[in-house]
Amino acid sequence: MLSLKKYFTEGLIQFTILLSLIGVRVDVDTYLNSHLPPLREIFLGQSSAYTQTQFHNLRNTLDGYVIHPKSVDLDYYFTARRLLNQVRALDRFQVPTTEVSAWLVHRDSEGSVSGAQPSTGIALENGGGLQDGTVPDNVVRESGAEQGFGEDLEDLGAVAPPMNGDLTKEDIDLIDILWKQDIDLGAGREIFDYSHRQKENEVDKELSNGEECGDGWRSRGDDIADRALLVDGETGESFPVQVPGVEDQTALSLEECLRLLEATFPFGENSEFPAADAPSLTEALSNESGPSVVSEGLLSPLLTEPELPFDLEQQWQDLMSIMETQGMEVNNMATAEALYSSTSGDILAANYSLAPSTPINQNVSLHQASLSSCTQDFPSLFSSEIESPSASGSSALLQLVPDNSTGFNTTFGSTNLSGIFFPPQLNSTTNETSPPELPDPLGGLLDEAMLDEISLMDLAIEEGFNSVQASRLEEEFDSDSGLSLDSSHSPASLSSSEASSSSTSSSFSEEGAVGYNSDSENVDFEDVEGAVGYQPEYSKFCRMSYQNPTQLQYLPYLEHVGHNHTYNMAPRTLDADEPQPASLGKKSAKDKQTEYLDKQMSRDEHRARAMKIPFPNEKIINLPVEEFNELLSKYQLSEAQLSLIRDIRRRGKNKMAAQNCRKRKLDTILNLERDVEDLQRDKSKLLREKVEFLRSIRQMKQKVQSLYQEVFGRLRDENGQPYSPNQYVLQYASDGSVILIPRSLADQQGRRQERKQKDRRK
DNA sequence: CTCAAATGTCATGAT
DNA sequence: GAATCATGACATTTG
Repeated sequence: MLSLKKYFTEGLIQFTILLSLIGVRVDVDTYLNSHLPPLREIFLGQSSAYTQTQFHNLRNTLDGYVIHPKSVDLDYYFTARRLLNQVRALDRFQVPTTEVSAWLVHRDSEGSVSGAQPSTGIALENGGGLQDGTVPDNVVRESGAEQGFGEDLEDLGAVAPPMNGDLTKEDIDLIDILWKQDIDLGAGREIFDYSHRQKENEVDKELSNGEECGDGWRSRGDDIADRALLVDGETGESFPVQVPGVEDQTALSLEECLRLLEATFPFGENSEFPAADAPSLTEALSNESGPSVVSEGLLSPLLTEPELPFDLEQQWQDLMSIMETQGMEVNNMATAEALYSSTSGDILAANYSLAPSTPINQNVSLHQASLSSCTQDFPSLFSSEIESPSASGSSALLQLVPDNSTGFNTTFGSTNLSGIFFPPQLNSTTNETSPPELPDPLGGLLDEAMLDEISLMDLAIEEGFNSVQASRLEEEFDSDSGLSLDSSHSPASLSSSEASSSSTSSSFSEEGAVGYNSDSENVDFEDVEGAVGYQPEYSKFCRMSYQNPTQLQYLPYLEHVGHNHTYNMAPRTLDADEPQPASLGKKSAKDKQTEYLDKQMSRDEHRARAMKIPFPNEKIINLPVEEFNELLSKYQLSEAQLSLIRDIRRRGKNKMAAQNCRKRKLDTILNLERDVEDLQRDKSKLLREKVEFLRSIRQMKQKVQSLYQEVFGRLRDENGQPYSPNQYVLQYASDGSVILIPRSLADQQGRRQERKQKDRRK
């Protein structure tokens, strides 16, 4: 248990950081009655820390202990810390999964707060770009909305541990001491960490360019997790945000901290602050309106250009707008917990361990939750399209949509341009399901396609896709839901593990989703031996083929070799008839050899020897009929001997026949297995092609939609007023021209077409 | 000793 | 019709 004093000290530091985060530029010195050196320097220093939080700082406090800021070992500690930071910066991609989870929780909370449920009819009134909250991949970075929210969260998350009451003189003295310690080092943290931050910035820039969304995820996680820490402006030392409800953390609440903040700095009176009518932080947090929409402020592109000077006012407005519109329906504590749930004690507890591989159950669950929301959010494939046109000219589009409409559903008629691109069966469910709302003609299509994809997924999972491959397939769908259709990688694979994602990708794309042994292996066996299959069967086959006397019987020099294991009569008799001189002197050895050979002899050989058959069983069995008869005619044999010889020949031939038969049977089985593999490979290939087709279809849908909206939005009636998408719809005429017809008429036509299609099917 | 796989044997039908 | 082969069924051996 750390001392309360330490908490308080940290709280002060966090408090100052909070001030810097929200852009306070108040002359604190006056407030502090000139007890302290200008705190603004501290703030500004912290502000630089705010510009770009550094991932490795997250781990700085994950070492399992926190050095007290007043420790005499601080100097050594900071030096070691700096070096350690550099080392750790090397593995910045080994992001603890908790960070990803943190982002996910954040996303969920957003979803719950915003009420933006994944559905085909995502309300447009939420504002363009809102839907990206349901698509946690590449969309996030591109829209910048998530980023904005993340920063807002960050702002909130950087709130210092709340403190009861105003600053006392002791507090001020503490600040003074800390400040002097910082001054003693003589340099700001930027100097130490500049290279790190530069790397970080580069990575972030790359991410903001919409490259790897998976990295985007991580980076987001980093951001969030990072910003859950308060960073010493000079040392880079991170302090965990003191979150209420977390054990061993400060008990001061966010609300209290905010109150303190307000009490300390009356925002409304500061010229650098937003308008005076802006609600206070506490008011905003305690504002109890139901789950509502995330405001534009929340969605405003706060995508950080870390090097740029902050638009503090803008950020403040964003923060305020969030608080205004977000409408936390719980009390401040609960709100804070909801906001911080991912970045609070869980992360701290999880990540303070130095072992990143330590399994954290909560991480897994959170991750799963995010995935599910991701995969279940197929409609977001469609909804995300909203962003593409709206990114540039969203206003015009949004004008088309009444406030209470169901978004795009209102902008398309029943029979529409989509029919040009898509087979009628896909369009069959387009309308009639929701006639009053003038459904989105493409929505049905998409639903169909989504169902198709889902069924595809099920099929894939059922029939040989392993879960990873299936998830990858899922990712392909999901990744398409974003704006950048081709450059995205789902965070799912990346968040799981680098190795798995890479391996699965190769296995899926190159070998197909076949759950068998690697094809190359089988092919190799096939090529070499002509027998397909996995190792055990192959060994069987080898054994049989090598034993097969038929393959050796006409090779005299191999005769003995070929029959040593099965038909030892010939060598045995030869040995008996022509005893080798070398073995004469050693009777024991010879006896052993004889016993051994006796054991090696088959029953027929034993019988033949007992009946004193004058020629080897091998000859009896393998000689052609004519030669065999000749051989028999040379000897005067009893009836019993002749019968035995015939039986031996019969059994011997049948034995070989049985061996051949079994070999053939095995070959047949293996060939069938290979055929199955081939078919499965073909199937997976077709599945991949299908996915590709679906992707291209989706792209075309998006294009059609945007074109439709563009055209429709430009149409004006006689009075120069735009046509209402509720009443009119664009439709292709039979001659190929595009006409504007009343929606009711289009609905009728759509029904007729459906009937026709149903009749055709019947 | 038990068991499963491998192998051998027989009966039967086909060639 | 004999010889041979193929194969299912059963027996025996093997590991």
